[in-house]
Amino acid sequence: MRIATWNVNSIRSRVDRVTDWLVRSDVDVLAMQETKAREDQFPHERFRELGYEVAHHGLSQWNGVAIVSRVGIEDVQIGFDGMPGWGDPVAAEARAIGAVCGGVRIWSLYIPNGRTLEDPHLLYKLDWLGALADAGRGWLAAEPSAPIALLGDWNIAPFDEDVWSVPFYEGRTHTSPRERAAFQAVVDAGFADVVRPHCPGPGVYTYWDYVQLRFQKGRGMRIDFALCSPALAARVTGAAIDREERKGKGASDHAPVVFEIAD
DNA sequence: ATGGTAGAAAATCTA
Repeated sequence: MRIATWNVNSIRSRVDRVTDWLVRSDVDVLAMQETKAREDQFPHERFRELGYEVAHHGLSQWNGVAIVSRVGIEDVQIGFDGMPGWGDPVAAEARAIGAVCGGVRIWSLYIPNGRTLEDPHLLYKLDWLGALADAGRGWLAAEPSAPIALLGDWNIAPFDEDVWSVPFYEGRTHTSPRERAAFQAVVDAGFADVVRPHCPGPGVYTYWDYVQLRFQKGRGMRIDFALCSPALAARVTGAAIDREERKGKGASDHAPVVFEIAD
């Protein structure tokens, strides 16, 4: 089974590109982030006509997460227990959706950006990841052999080799010790990065800012990850980051990340 | 060259 995660940065502006890629890449399950669409705006039919079932959660023009699958979608969950909210009044955002696809519990996650190191949004980001680590630890405590995949845009570069320039990110989000510790806490809860062993750095990225020809200059970040529970990680046979999909007009600023598991 | 890119939606906000 082939599973992928991709921050599509607006599904409505990119549905042709996403569906073309999905078919061409022979992917069975795709977790998307930043659909930037309410439920009624999501192009469900474009996926259904290709044989994919859709589970989407979107509340406004911001955030939005989805899972599309051609191996079934069961037990859809919006958000996870303990997931923090944001805003005034504080409310849950559309940043997490889960479903069981082909026997695997898939989560499509859009971790808060953090904005700046002084912004309250950074504390939201850290809280959100802490709650995710707690939830994940709980799932594995209840069922140690559960096949679970935490897929998404984590908005954190865990290691120095994951950014094009360490000095550039000093004093900015995505590389700070607190963010890296929050990411590591999810790993320590029992979820391993299954892509890195197949796609070792340095210089291997999943995101390139649109500005200043960052992609053309090779100036990216690795911030999109597939973290798998022990039972699922043991089944992974390969992985790839499709940087070709970042090329050309109309590309998302993120590349799709794909991994394959033995049935 | 006094900005930088893209997408949402409706004047800025988010990334």
